[in-house]
Amino acid sequence: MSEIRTRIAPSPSGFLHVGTARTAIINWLYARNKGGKFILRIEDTDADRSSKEMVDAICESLKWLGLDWDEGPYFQSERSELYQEYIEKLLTSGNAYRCFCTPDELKVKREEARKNKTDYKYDRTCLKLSEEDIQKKIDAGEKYVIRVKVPEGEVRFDDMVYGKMVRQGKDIEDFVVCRNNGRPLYNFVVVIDDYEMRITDILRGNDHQTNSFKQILIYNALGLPVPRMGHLPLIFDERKKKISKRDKAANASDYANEGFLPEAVVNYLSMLGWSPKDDREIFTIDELIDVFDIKNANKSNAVFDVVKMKHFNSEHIKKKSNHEIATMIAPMIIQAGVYSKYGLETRWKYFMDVVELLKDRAGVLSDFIERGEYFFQAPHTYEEKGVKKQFNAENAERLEELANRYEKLSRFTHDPLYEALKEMAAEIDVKAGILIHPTRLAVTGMTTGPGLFELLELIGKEEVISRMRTAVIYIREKVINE
RNA sequence: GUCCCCAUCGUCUAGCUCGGUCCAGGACACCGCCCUUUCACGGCGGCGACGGGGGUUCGAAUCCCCCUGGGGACGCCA
Repeated sequence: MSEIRTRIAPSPSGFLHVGTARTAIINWLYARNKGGKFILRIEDTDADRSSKEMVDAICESLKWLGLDWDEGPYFQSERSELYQEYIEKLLTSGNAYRCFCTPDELKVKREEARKNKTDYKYDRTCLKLSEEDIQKKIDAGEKYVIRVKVPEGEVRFDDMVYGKMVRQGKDIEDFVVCRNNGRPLYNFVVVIDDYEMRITDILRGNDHQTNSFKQILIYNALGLPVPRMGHLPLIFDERKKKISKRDKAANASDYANEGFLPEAVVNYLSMLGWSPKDDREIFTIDELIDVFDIKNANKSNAVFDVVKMKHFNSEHIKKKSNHEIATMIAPMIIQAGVYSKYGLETRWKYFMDVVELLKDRAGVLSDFIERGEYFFQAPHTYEEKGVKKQFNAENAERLEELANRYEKLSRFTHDPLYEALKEMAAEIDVKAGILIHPTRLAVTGMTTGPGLFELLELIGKEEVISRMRTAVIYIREKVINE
């Protein structure tokens, strides 16, 4: 059996769309699972809507996801001569013909059909033209497009996902393969490229199903072998429509900034419209490659759920070592101005301990910063609901006293910290929690977080005591002002 | 209007190929309880689905038909 070759063929008219990303993932997994090749091809036949920036952005996103390609990127815009040859073949073999109808004329016909609630298909006006008519129009400089003459009879193929697919030729209109400016169109170019690039397996969204029939028509007309084709269910938004560019989740490139791990995104997206057919769902990339089988693709469309993707992300965060996470979040911390690069480098061990403490409760990487800023700086503010509850005159006294006791501790570690607090609580006859809550708020500015004594130990004696005393002053000022 | 596709918890899905083991399993979310200094994690439990109707059969989520619902495609876009 010859080598498996798959491809992803994004159009650079926008960022990497989540649907395209999923298609890329499936093609990549398929190729990697079978030891085949994965090829990147940029479909930029529509020059007006394509840009270099988008090409770069798409490549970056693909790389970020870890979807490395073996060949490419190939650019369709650079291959025009090639297409021209095949167009010529189509014409001379009588499988295509020139159409001189103008866009305006067609628009009128289309609108009329819609008004009458009737089916619209090109009426083959120009198929009826004689050789002389055609030559005359060409000589007169009339512009024309080239249409495939769709034969009657069935077009069929065996879809890798949906099984037997059939469509009647009479239901397919004579579609255009070449613009009146000579530039070939998508459905045609795809066929030529897939053939020239020896693509063996085409996996794409089922919004391409009808295109597949047209493309098979072209393969047949040119006498080219038809590759295997498979259509994947679409990814929907919460309104159950094909996810559009406007959706928040639409740009795969945003996931990185939002603190998602690429393997979590790949894992989650791979589970949309595909499943290993058992109860497992969290996979490493290698496991995914190993277990992937296109036979397990689903047929029905799937709704994208960012909440579940977060769950996948937190699971993958747990799989990472502290060092790996630290490396990933360091730039974010520096950029947010929470801590300096120098500080992070010189206190790397401390940084990793912080990661360890926060790891279990992080959904996205930015959680480490949002929920752990106080490990690097004293709190600038105190959570309001905690202030209301904890910051009163009585607790100021208690905090002051506890700070004094903590100052006398020779070992500022978990157990002595706990013991000292418990002891004081017993003396003033309150439960430990009564002291714990205001202390947490004073030191972290927050009402929730990791175990108090672990974080006190980590932040360290001097800083903890200073923060507690700062809070005491804050409370007293606040109380006076009330 | 035409053509194509799909149909299990709110969502992602297992089960459907080879009908009984399914008064339908898992996951996310949600709700309790436990653990506990908080939140979270973890553990335990709960809520929650075979769209409807006909067949076939001793027996259907599983097979067939119809209906309904949903989606996609009908561009000189990709």
